[in-house]
Parts: sequence; C-alpha cells; structure tokens
Amino acid sequence: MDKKKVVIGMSGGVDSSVGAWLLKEQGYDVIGVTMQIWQDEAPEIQEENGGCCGLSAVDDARRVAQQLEIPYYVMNFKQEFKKHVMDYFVEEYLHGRTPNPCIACNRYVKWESLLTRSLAIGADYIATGHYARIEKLENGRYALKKSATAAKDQTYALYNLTQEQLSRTLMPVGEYTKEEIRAIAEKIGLQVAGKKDSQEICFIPDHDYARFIEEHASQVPPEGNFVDLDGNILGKHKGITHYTIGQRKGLNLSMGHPVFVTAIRPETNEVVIGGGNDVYTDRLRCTNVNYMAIDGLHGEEAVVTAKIRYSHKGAVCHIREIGNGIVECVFEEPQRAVTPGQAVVFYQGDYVAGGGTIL
RNA sequence: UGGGCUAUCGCCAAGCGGUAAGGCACAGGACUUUGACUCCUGCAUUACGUUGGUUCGAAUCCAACUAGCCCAG
Repeated sequence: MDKKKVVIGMSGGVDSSVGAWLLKEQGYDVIGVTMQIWQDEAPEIQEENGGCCGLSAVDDARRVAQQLEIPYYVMNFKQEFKKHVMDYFVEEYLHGRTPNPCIACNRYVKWESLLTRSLAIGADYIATGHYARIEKLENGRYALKKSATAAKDQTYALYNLTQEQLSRTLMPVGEYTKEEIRAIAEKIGLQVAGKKDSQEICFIPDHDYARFIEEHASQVPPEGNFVDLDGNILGKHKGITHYTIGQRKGLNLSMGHPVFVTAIRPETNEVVIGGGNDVYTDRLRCTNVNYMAIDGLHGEEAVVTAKIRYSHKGAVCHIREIGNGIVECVFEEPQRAVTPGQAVVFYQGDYVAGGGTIL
C-alpha cells in the first residue's frame, strides 16, 4: 500500500502552496518542485511578480515546503523555456502574430518537461495550482473541466495538454474559489496568503515586450505604413512587432474618432487601421487542433462555446474540419478582435472539447 | 503683385464683447497568470498668429503686419 507519489510545481504563490497542503491532506506523498525557467539573478525585479512564473518564488516556495514538511527541489528548465516559450514568442511577433506564451509554457515546460523528469524520479503524478479540474469521461478520454470559480477559471491556458499529460495530472485547487484558497492559506499559517496574483508576461517584467523582441531577434521589422481599409496611407508605424489586432493605444493616429488595428500584413509591412466596427468578425480558422473531451469531429459539424482569449466570456459557434488539419469556426454573433497566434478553445458545457491556434 | 477667405492645446474643432466646450492623440491609474480591449483621472503659464487700438472688460470690434488657402492672372 504505497502512497502515490506526486510532484507539485510550486511557484511560491498562494495557489500552489495551498495545493501542496491539500495533496498532503489527501494522503499523497508530496514533493515540492520549483521550475527555474528564465530568471537571471535579479531578485529585486522579481519581487514584483507572484504567481505562476515568478521565480522570486524559490525562497517562498522553499519556506512553504519546509513548513509543510515535504521534500523540495529546484529543477532547471531554462533551456526548454527558452526554446518553447521565449523563442516562440519572438518568432510569432516577427511574423505578425500575437502569441500566448503561457499556453506554450504550460504544455511544453510545465507539463512535458516537468512530467518527464518527475516520472524519472519515480513520481506517479504531477500537480499544479491551476484553477481547473480534470475528469475522465465515459468515452475514456480525459478532459479539463472549468474550475468552481468561473472568475478564476484557467482551463483556457491549458487546452493544449495531451491525454497522457492529463492522465498524470492533479489540480487540487480546482474545486475551490480563490477566496477559499486564501482562507486556507491563512488558516494553516502560510506567509504567502496575501501575495498578489501574477500578471503580465513573466519573462518581461517591465512589460516592454517590443524591446525584448529587439534584444532577442537577429533583425526586427522596420517602420512601415499605417493604411486604412482602402489602402490609403495614414501614417508611419514603428514596426509590426509593436502591434496586435484590436489595439488602440500607442498608434498615435488622431483621426477624430477612435481607431484600431484590424490587420497586420507582414508581406507588405503594413498595419491596417479601421474604426470600432471593423474589428469584428464572425468566423475564424485554426490549426494545430488539440482534442480533449472528444477525439475529433469525424467530419461532423459541432456546436460549441468558444473563447478566443483568456478573458473572453465565450461565444456560441459552429465548428467543422475543412482539411489540412484546419478547423473553421463560425460564430452566431461577430466577435471582437479575432487575433492570429492566439488560441481558440472550444467548450461543451463545463468541459474543454479542444482548441487550436488562430490563423 | 489685383480680389476674397482663414489663423484657438500635438490633430480636428466650439466660441460671435464678459472672463478658453468637446472629440482624437497623449500621460498616469484600475482591471488582467498572454497580447489587447474597457473603465477612471489628468491634459491651453491672464493663454486664443504678431503688434498696436477701441472698451469697465475682447479669443471675440478696428488697424497694420506675418503665414496659409482660394479666385483672378
């Protein structure tokens, strides 16, 4: 009757800390691990970030592990992170797309790399402090289910996990609300109870991602023209890496009414500008689809609720395969700022049916 | 160089003798485990092309000057 061994990724934040405690309460043999992913050693900067990737983390996480009396290790995943998250991030922007680094980090670093190494040291599962639940459905597939708190649901950023990964993952905080988690943290005396939630891209603390791209790309796209939908030149832009679909701020265009980026054209180095209504579309196509609750569409059309960004409330749409692994998604109501590079995630009820990368 | 018009915040633009609207842009903040969006706040040194004049008082009336535009050439 050996206890099941689980490795939990600890960021030093409230969620993963309480998650570790919950697992221990549930009778698991818990091992705490913090993933070293990008930090250079600049503690003072890191203090600002908590949560998912803030590796200021290490000290906090170690302290929590000591308090919970569980073994604790730091694992170095800098190479994996650089390749799958940072390089990908830069490359996407250079092609005029808008990446979601958290999704890539989840699948390739937090899961793929951490799971592999955890299994290697004899673990049965890995766990994280994400607000999501995992269930094995009647059809035999594993699927993410929205967390108990809709407001904190994090299934969107996890849609890309594989069946194998899901089958070996535990998400202990998914059954609770953020308030309950903080309450537990206080009850068991964790110092991180009041730590602020993380936000912004973790590896660009100053939020100046355009500069980050300049520093990490061999060459960056030059200045170019802002053009309207008819092709008229409206002004100069600073390089396509500075923009994303739906963006309003920073364009420095005074048209008398608000204007937004409606398209980015890497081929001509143009950024297309339009009014508020021009940024709505009722359809999109996506690729690299990962199926979760279902194993595919099998040529059938399906009606799902789709989220096109982390904070999107979700909208009803019809999806169908159109060949080459591409899925077309037609919304019943036009959606604002469908953005290439971002993820579209399909939900059937509270379950993640699948998702893909917007083209 | 003959006739006419216009000059107000970075851009557009109210104001028509009584003590500088508004929109856009911009800045700061809030929201947010991606980028955005959205929301809140701020944003014309007696300052309204310049110099004088008339008025208790002018961005608002007058004159000259300067600049730009339009018609005539």
